[in-house]
Amino acid sequence: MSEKSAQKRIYILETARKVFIKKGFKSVTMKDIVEACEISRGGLYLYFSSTEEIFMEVLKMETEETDDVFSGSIGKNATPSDILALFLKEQKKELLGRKDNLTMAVYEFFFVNKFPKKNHFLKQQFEAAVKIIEKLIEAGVEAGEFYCEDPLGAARNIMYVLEGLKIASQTRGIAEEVVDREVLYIMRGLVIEE
Amino acid sequence: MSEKSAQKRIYILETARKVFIKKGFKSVTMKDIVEACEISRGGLYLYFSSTEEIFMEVLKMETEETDDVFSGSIGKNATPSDILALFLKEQKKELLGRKDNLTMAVYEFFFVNKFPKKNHFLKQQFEAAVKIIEKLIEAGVEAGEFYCEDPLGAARNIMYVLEGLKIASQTRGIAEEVVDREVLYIMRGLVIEE
Amino acid sequence: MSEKSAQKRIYILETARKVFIKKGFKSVTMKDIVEACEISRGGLYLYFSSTEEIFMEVLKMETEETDDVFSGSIGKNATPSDILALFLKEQKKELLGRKDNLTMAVYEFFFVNKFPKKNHFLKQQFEAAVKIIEKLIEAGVEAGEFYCEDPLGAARNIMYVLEGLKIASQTRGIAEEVVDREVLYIMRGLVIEE
Amino acid sequence: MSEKSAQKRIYILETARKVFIKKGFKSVTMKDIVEACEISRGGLYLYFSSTEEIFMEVLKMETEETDDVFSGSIGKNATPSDILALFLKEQKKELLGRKDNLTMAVYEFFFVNKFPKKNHFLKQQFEAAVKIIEKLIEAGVEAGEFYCEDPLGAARNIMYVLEGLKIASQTRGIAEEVVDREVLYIMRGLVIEE
DNA sequence: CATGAATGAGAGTTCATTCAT
DNA sequence: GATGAATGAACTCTCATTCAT
Repeated sequence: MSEKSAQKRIYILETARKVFIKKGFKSVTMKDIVEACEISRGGLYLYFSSTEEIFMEVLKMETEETDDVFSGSIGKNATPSDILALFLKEQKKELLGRKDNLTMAVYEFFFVNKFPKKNHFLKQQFEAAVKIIEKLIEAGVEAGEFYCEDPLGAARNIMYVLEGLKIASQTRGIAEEVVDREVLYIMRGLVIEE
Repeated sequence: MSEKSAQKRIYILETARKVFIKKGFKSVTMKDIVEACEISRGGLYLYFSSTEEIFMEVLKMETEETDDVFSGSIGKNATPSDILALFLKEQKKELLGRKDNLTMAVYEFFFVNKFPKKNHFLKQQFEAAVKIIEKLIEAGVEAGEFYCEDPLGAARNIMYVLEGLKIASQTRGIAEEVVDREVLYIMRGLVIEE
Repeated sequence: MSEKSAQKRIYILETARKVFIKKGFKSVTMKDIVEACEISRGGLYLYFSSTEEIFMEVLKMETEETDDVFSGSIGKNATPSDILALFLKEQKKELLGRKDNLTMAVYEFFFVNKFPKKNHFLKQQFEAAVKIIEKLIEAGVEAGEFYCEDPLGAARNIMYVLEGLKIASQTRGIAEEVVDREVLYIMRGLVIEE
Repeated sequence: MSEKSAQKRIYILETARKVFIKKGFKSVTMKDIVEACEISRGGLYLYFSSTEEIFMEVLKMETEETDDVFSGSIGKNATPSDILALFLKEQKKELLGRKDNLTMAVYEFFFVNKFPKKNHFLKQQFEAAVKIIEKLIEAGVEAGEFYCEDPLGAARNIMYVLEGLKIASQTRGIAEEVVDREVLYIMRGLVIEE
């Protein structure tokens, strides 16, 4: 039983996730989720009791799954510059697939639900990414690939630009060239020209 | 009569603006606005017939008022570097006053209302700002204040960072130091050190 | 002043009449009439205070105008059979112009407003028409044109058929042939064949 | 479950029917029906979503039930004249029970809802009844009970008179004598006097 | 556990009616 | 007289939430 209901729980979260991707957070109703899951109205309440709760669980799943964005896709002999390029390529894919991510739902959710500033989920995600990029740049500098006087500053700059592109993509749509242009601008600021 | 009702119209828009600032776009109901304005249910419909309509009007007012952000506040003998610094200071003020702007409402609004990509309101605003900053940087270069090989790229980078900071501010809150840090990073990339 | 307002009164009634023709009685609102008349909301209330009142006045006008259906259009030497034929032709015209009469509005009105049975407006109209047709038939019998043992019964039968055709026309629409067929059937029952 | 809700459905339709009989079609609101049924506001929407829909379903029930007006109530050895008399008696009962039928609601409904003329519900009902009466008259003629040169015409005449009486009954009310008089007139025109 | 019927609160919208100008 | 802004009642419809089965 516990096994079965655990699976149903996952099923609901995965289905709800699609709904949040499509409609953001605020406009999603319990009814929307019930209908998408094709379960009974009362049934949903056995597992969750509000869209907030469901969304937080969806987010939890999301985080667990995506933790290893970097670690997974890197070949043995990749240079820091390769890795950064790969990361940016990954980001680009997400940016352009406007309809396939939770971005806007997440923003909406954290706009309504004023969480404690310290240890904020979004903050932690952001800081973690910054840290990784920073290390990457430092490694690049050491390897003689990059020139950068302020790796932390550069890392932050990159992340804010990505966040700016993200919201732009969600609210006005952006063309591939636009992303390429920004990625190029970033890389040019780092890579040592010969 | 027309005079009075024009004033009431403005009054409604200003009051509604506050509601949008507080609650974003999606969760605002006609009832919210009616109550904020302290007018009758039917009364509001005399002027507007949906939150969409009201929001677009609020936006129109907003745009008209803020058109001259630059022109208004610049002294005669300001150098490009001064003007840019002033602009960034202005942006900082907006970023930190999380509660006093429509940012999130605008994002929500344009997330639901899929407008034509060409001539998109947000795109136009963005492009316009980019253009101004570009000119500014070019002027700075000519004046020997700035060093920049790609003024357009730099301008875009600045705007995306600002947009990233904006959404960060709305969804997790940001400290003053964070903004300062980014502004500094931007300026350091431009200004010629002696 | 009184002159002017009398004219406005007439104007309102005539305009309202068109509205009743189009929408029946029940679904007509004060707003509908105000808009059709292009006068102010409050203005209408200076003259009338409900759709009931307006409708009754419209009906009064109607009756005054149409009293002389018979008297007006009859030539000197018309035989009873001619007159009856003319009357039926007139009725046919009205029946087919489904959109141009108050029939349905009248029915709706008298369905809601339960008037005293005696001296009922519709009853009086009906009885009056019956009487005229009866006289006509009697005259036709005397003139050797018609054969009829029960002129009153025949007159009533004619009127009920006409009423049946009227409601049929309003609710399902009827073709010209249908009316012709019924008129023919009636005339054949009366006229002496040679 | 389905059993229970099917019963509730019927219950709603029967209750709504009474409301339509009382108020016609146009003035009936969902609220009226909710209150008559003593169910919750939202409850009704589980079954039907507009008065139109409810009315059409009521009409459907009505038709199914009344299909066998003739077949049911006829004894083995009834003559055509008996059957016609029975039919007219039945109609008389309906005509006089002004409060107990949907007549006016049906007229209102089909006045607002302009249906395709071909295959119109009211037309079909009318034509069907005409056909039956025609057959009856033909049978009567063959049996030597009736004299009639145009059975179809006579049948139509009867039906239009009945329709005229119906609307008269709904809008001004008619006395029993009036109906009797018309029935008598009709029968006298058919039956062969000895 | 699961279902889905049922409830009632609440948002949207329209109009009759009033009233200050 | 005439206007039209303003009000509030009434209706439509949707959903979160509960509960008997």
